[in-house]
Amino acid sequence: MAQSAAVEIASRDKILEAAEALFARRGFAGVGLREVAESAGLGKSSLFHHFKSKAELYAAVAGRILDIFDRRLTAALAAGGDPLERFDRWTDTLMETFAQHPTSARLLLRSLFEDDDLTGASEEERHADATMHHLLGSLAGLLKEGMQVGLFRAASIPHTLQSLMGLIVYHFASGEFGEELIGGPLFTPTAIRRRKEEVKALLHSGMLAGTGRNRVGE
Amino acid sequence: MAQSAAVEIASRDKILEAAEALFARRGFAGVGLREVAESAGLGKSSLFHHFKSKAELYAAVAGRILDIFDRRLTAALAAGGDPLERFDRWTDTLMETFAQHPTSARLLLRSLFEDDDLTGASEEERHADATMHHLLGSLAGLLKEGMQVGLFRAASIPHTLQSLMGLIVYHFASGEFGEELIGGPLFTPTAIRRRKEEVKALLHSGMLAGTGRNRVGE
DNA sequence: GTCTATAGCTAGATAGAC
DNA sequence: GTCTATCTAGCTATAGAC
Repeated sequence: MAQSAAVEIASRDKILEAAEALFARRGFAGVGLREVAESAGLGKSSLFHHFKSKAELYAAVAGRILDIFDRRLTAALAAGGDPLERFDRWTDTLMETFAQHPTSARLLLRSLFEDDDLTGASEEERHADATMHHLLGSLAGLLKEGMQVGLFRAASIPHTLQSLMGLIVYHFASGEFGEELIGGPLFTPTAIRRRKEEVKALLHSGMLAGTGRNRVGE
Repeated sequence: MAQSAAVEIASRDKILEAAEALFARRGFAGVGLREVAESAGLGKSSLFHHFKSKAELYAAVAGRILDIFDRRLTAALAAGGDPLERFDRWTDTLMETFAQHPTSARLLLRSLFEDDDLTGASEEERHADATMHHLLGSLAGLLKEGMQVGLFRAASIPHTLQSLMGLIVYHFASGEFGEELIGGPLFTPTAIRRRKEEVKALLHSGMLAGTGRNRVGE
């Protein structure tokens, strides 16, 4: 019994990994289940034993990624420090997790655009939605706390969340376009370190030259 | 002759407009040419008289949007002022143009992710690529100038371009997700004004509270 | 320049053997 | 739990009448 459960989990994970790579690269509609099945080493019909439909498979892929991020980011916030320390650790952890899962940024960004295919009806989709809400809610709470104690400039929290999504998720989802613009890979340790520095400098100090207040590393 | 040319242009534009709305909403693979044709008031086969293939139609849609942005943004830079004034006008113009063409942000962001379907072989694709390069090149030149005269903090120009894409394009491409997060529409005049203020404040001053240096409106 | 008809193929999903 | 076979429907693209 334990063995047959283990086998099922292994097959499920193979499907999820194959589907994640393909969905990230070509989106929901651009991927056929035949291709997913072949990439996972199974016949196409076997997918329907594990997932009721293509939409549920997609939601399961997105949900698995969101679970990873939620776990990592929740841990980053729990490690303590003042709001600025926790915020910087939050952005660093987000970028490190994208580095460890290079397809995830693109899949998450794409999943925001595929509402037409994802109706929100299945359990997998509701779980993914709830995880995303928890993740953004934690960050929103941190921003609010930082503004209340006077560490962060007063700003719209939803707009700040949008800005952070754009600054971080978009960059790691930008693929060939981003690599051509940056002039090198996005996911090497050096590239990650550089993006962290650039994002931190922009978030701390903005773009304008000044007296050196809020310089990175202080 | 002039009349038949005018008729052809009218049909072409109807196709392009229908295709833009559909491609923005569901992406290259998610849209069928039958649907585009019906939405444009034509039979499916008539599309192939105007465009050799689906990929060329997609590239023509993206190219038309990029032409609009390139024209508007080039004019914004030409209006003069110091680098900071020109930069602020550039970001304002970008957001205003997204407001005037609400489907364009999503289509442009998606087009960065659909390299698999767009091989870069056709004339339309090369034109779109060249326009994008011109557009980013102009902004890069402005950033460089601003850093050289000491108005902008020294930073990686490619990373700054990526950050601006994320801050602005992502926000207006975020659709239902962004509307739920912001708690209202993204494209009303009020919402546009608010996003301009939030982006400007972040770009000028960063997120940290301080002495009031670089406050918006100064 | 638009149409009907159709070729050739692939899609998601189901039935049922093993 | 995986397979083969099959269903229905959709797809891009072409041929050729008008």
